[in-house]
Amino acid sequence: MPAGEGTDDMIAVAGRVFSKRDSGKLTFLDLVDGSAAKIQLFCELRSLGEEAFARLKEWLDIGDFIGACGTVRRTKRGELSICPHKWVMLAKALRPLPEKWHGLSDVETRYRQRYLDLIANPHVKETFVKRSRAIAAMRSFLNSEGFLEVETPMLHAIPGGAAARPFKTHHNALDLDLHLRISPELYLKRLIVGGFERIYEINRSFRNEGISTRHNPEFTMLEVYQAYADYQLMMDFTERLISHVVQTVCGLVVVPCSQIASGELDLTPPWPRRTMAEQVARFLAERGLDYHQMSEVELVAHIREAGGAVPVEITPGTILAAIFDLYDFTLIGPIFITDFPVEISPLAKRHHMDPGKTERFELFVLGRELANAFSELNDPVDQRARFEAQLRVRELGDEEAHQLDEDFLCALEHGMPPTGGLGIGIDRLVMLLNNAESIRDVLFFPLLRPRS
RNA sequence: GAGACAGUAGCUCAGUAGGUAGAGCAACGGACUUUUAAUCCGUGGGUCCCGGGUUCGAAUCCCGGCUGUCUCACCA
Repeated sequence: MPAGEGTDDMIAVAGRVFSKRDSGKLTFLDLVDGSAAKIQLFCELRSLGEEAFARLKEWLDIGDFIGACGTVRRTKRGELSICPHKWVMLAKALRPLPEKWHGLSDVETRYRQRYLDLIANPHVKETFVKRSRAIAAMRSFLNSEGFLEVETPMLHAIPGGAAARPFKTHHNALDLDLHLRISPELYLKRLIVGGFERIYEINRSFRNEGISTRHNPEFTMLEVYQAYADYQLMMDFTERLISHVVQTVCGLVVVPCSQIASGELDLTPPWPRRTMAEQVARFLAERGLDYHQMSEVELVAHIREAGGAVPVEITPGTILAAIFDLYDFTLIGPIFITDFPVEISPLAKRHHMDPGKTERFELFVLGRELANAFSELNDPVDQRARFEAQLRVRELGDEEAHQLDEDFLCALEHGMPPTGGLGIGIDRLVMLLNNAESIRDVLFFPLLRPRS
């Protein structure tokens, strides 16, 4: 349609008024709808009539939702517009929108009043669209591989499946102390015992700990369990799952990343696999030290000098893990770190070649742990012993050590097939997809102290 | 829990020798039938985060508190 011309077809539109340019007997409005598409309304006295035009000038504010019905016209400047013959107020805005040019940048307001952030900052909406698409891609991938989505309790009498402090709550009718779950793991394994062979759950877990750019007290996790699989197979699976999600959401397996010099992060599989002992030896070699020549005393001294936490129980395994924890944040990855010590992996099966290690891996990307997986421990006798070892650590003062779950042991005693299990932090994965440096940027409503 | 930084109009921000609190957008009144950060003329708008202190006088200096961000600690 050439500039300055129009048609006689009547069209109806609705949306929020984002801008008003008043020019006497002619007013231009920008109307925006959920698709973020903008349509200009060319409101002239001639088409609207005296009364409707006067009401428009009298009542209309930026932020109002209106409906309009009129003909299509292209203005002299070439903007495709609706020339309304009627308009109606659909919802009045009593408070003004954030300023249109600079938008809303106050971080606290952006989090507390996310709706304003979404209105004022279009890229924020895009972040959450990507989040939704990532989870949809994940579900579609899992479903196509024969996995069944399940839901397990979030209220646990004994919080288990992870090393963390829980939130406490109480059920009145049963007069029962309960905890918000710290992980769905032990319930999902009960379902494996019950005969489901491929299951997953995507939902919230809760951990009563500090808040940071990587931690929110409630966070979303994917947990996947596959009977007759082991951690090697779960590593392959993790590569396929994550690269599928990244490819689907971003169109590429190379994502923009401001945290690394090249500006982009390549997630093309396969990803390197390295045992924790190999990685620790590398970390120490980079500092001119030889892991294999160092005594236990020297290693502990190194942890202390580097400002790390010395484990409450000193063993080769806990020392190894403590040194790894000193430097794991430097792993850009993606990289799989495998074969974790048995002492810090109470739910993982012992390594078939080395009983001091477990068949476990974690995936590191940008210094953050993105996934944690293992061949599940399905030996009820060993599992009991591991729980008892955790109780000892707990008595030594480790509040986060696992608790003994007799009901879960009972399930294992009925027989659980060999199983591979995998957990992926969805929020952290979504951070990766959005080049977000804080978990708060991928949560609609991150936890903040309430305004009094 | 510790440290650093920040908080001024609805929004984005200025504002030091310590001396009556400012701009743009938004709002309100007016002009304008081709604007799109419209333009032009005019008006109103403040618990300068809160509470103390120093001072003749505090947005500004000092102390305490609140909230947030970052870093660390805790934490996968």
